[in-house]
Amino acid sequence: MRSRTYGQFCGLAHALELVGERWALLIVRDLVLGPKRFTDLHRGLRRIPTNILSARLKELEAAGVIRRRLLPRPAAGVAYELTEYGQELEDVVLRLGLWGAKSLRDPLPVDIVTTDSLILALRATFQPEAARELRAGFELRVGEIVVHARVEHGAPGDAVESGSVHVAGDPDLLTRFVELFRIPPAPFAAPA
Amino acid sequence: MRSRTYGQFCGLAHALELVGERWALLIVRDLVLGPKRFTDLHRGLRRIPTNILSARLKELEAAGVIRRRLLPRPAAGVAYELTEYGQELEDVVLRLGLWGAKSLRDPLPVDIVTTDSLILALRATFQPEAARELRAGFELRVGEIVVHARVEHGAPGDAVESGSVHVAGDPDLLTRFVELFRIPPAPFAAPA
DNA sequence: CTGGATCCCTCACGATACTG
DNA sequence: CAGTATCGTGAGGGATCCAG
Repeated sequence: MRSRTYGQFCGLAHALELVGERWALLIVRDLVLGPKRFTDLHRGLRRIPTNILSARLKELEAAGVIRRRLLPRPAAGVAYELTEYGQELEDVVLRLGLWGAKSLRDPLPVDIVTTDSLILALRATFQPEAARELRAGFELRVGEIVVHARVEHGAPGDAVESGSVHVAGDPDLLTRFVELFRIPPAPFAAPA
Repeated sequence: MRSRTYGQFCGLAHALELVGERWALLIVRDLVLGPKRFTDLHRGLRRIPTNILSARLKELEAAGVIRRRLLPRPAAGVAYELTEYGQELEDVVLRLGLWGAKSLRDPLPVDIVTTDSLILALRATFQPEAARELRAGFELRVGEIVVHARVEHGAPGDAVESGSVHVAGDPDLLTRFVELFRIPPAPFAAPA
């Protein structure tokens, strides 16, 4: 079937055959935060055509990375969730996202920010050492999105709402926030 | 230029735009072990067409992941090497390779094993805790490839030669080897 | 011989429309 | 809501050719 193989007996090559196709890791990213319906996934990945999303879901299921689950009534329907094997990708997804974030420049007009990517970014940048002894709640607003981050016992949690743009707060807590969620500085200047 | 964008202001999406194209991470993998010429890369990735390799190298260079370097005489020519930013991918490459290795099944007839992938596999599976107090050398032979792994002060090193198939050694040391380089068991049975 | 560039073919991707 | 059908485009694949 798959003639588009790398032809290498190698863990990395095999991994790329499982989740290396276009859009695949972004689907995994959105499923890291929990099961989602087809339409939820499509909302989070606006630019993916539905046939491609459909194809990727089938491939990821065949690869043992995700699983289809029938939702119980009343919200009957289908949801997709990571298998245990798929969940093991979370670490790689966060690290790769962190690596990419180092060379992120200003957003293009077409770029959107999704709630899921924002929550994942908070998780990826969280600095547990800076969170010892701290109990606090932060509210992060980007465009329409509002994310609440609770920090407790050196671990972050998060919740979501919808709202509008707003910036306010105690400057000291902002400093604290910057310590808690930190992206190491980029070691080079990326070209345009 | 790049209309094939994910349209997300997100570290992961950006990372995938830099190194998510087909073959890109395999090129990075081979460069993790040091600078290589165009022909060396092509030898390690037999099934990549030269125009694709050429295109990927240009893209990775534009992305700030690799760098062209002119080789000094007498071996004049061009070599490609990871930038500092590119080197930061090593961890992700190893982890993703480890993840993929968990669902690796028997090699297809077309699959090849390269020296580089073997060395990377040893690095990825190395268990430092098991290596305390141990000083030893292992020789691993797969097909034509021979890899020497030295373990010293809880860290591995490696060297390479060429040879033929051979299996021999002290059984106790084999046990020790298995402890040192371990892939956690697969949590599921991957479909064909 | 290295280090690619060029040509051509095929198929996966992507846009859009449509259906159970 | 959850996809399938259709179709055009462009990237990947393979072979060949070319310059230093």
